[in-house]
Amino acid sequence: MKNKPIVSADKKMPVINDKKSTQTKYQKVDNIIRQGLIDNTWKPGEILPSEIQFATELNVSQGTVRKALNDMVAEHLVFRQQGVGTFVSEHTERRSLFLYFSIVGNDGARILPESNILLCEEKLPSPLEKSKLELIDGDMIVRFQRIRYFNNISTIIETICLPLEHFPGFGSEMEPPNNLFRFYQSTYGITVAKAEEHLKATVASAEEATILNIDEGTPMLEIDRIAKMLDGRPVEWRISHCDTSNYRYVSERG
Amino acid sequence: MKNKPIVSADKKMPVINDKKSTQTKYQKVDNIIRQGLIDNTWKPGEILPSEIQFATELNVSQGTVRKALNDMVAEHLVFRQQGVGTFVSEHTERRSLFLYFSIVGNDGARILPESNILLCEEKLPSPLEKSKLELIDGDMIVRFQRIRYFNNISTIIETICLPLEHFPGFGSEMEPPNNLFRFYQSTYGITVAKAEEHLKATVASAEEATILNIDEGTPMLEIDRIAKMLDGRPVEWRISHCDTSNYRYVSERG
DNA sequence: CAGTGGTCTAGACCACGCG
DNA sequence: GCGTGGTCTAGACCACTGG
Repeated sequence: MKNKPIVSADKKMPVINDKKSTQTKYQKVDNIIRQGLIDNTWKPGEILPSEIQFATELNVSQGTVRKALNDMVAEHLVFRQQGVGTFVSEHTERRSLFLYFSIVGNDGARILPESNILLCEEKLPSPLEKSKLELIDGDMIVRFQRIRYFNNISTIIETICLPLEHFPGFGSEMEPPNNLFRFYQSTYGITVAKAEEHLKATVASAEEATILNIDEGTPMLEIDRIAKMLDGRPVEWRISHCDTSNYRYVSERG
Repeated sequence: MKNKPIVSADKKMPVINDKKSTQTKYQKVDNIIRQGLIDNTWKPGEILPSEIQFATELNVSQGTVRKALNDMVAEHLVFRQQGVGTFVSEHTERRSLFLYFSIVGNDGARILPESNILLCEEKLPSPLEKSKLELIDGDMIVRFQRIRYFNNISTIIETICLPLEHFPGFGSEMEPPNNLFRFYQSTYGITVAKAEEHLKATVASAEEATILNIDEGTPMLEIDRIAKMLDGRPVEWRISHCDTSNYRYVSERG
């Protein structure tokens, strides 16, 4: 028995060929595969069934499966390799670097900075945190701060806020590693699939100035980011204050 | 004679069915249609030939044309409307607002700010301007500044630099309007297709503080942007300094 | 009604990676 | 050599728009 069934045995086989639906077939196929990613039927790095397997199991043509899979490629949820197969995307160093980290050197070089945790605590959320993470009454959070270094020079201070529900025991067992998204994925089975960033200019507070060894009042770039899971629910709120003397934030448009 | 020929009569019919090419057929079809956009065979807002017309004229199947066109939809170069046809994208208010303008109110509202030109002159480029716009010796530029207002409150100072070659007589005949990209397109036949933005935090200079009626030293968001034409050549360099007290820059990731 | 793009199918052939 | 995804074709049917 080599192959996993496409849908778990305890769920009834999805019916694709019912008429009178607003969804197209490829959208239904997309949703079925997407659900498999959400419930970890196929884990990051693993290979998916081939187009032909999906097509025969779901009673659609190969072209319909292909359209669904290619749509998911466009969202970076999976990637495909000719002659090999279709794989679930992972939060590797490279992916985090190019998809979710926008700070580059003035020379254009992309480096993932090292980091150093300052404090980490489980708390009740502030009203703002509760709203940002769409929590309900009684939900707890994990909040921590870290400094990030480019070539051993402290450049960014981050305040990160997670819903404790999804990260039981976070930070108490071991120091959270540098690449958090990969850690969320490998340890908690949570994949960050999208993020929205809001940028403002601000100035370094006395505390920040001390920590980063810069002058109080130095202009700082503030990045306020909500990261969302595969199902669209928010899973991390992060505020980064970045000294952009030697670094800049890049964004492609169009 | 209702229909334009797909390629100009003075050019030889493109050969799609030559073997031994690294390009696929749909890439060749894409390039042919793309070239039609570059040389204004079809102008912004106009309808393109139907899939079937392209397919018969270029001796490929309808599906191949469809793939080429859908790839161009993904780049926002054209848009399609079921039952009607395929159209060349325009720099309308809405497109500029959602594709090339990233500043939104703290309440999330998107408004295109009004603007007011300060000065406009034709000059020889500085070395930096020459390099940013990839100019060659002797090329002239147009450089101008403007203030931008949200609800009559001055918020952004922009310095804009254009290669004079592409914008003959710019600013001398009439005041450049608020929506510059639409103006480039309608008056000079130049479509901005892509842009790369680099952000830093800075502080308001004495001059900026006076103009924007804020305190000297107020933190400002600096947006350094190169806009590129359909063929990828740079066509505008813009530096915006934005007071982000009441506004912020937004960016989607993933 | 005719024409458009959107969906779906079936099948052929190719390019690639791997055993 | 085999199985994978990538390209390409041909044709059917649908949904939508406009005259």
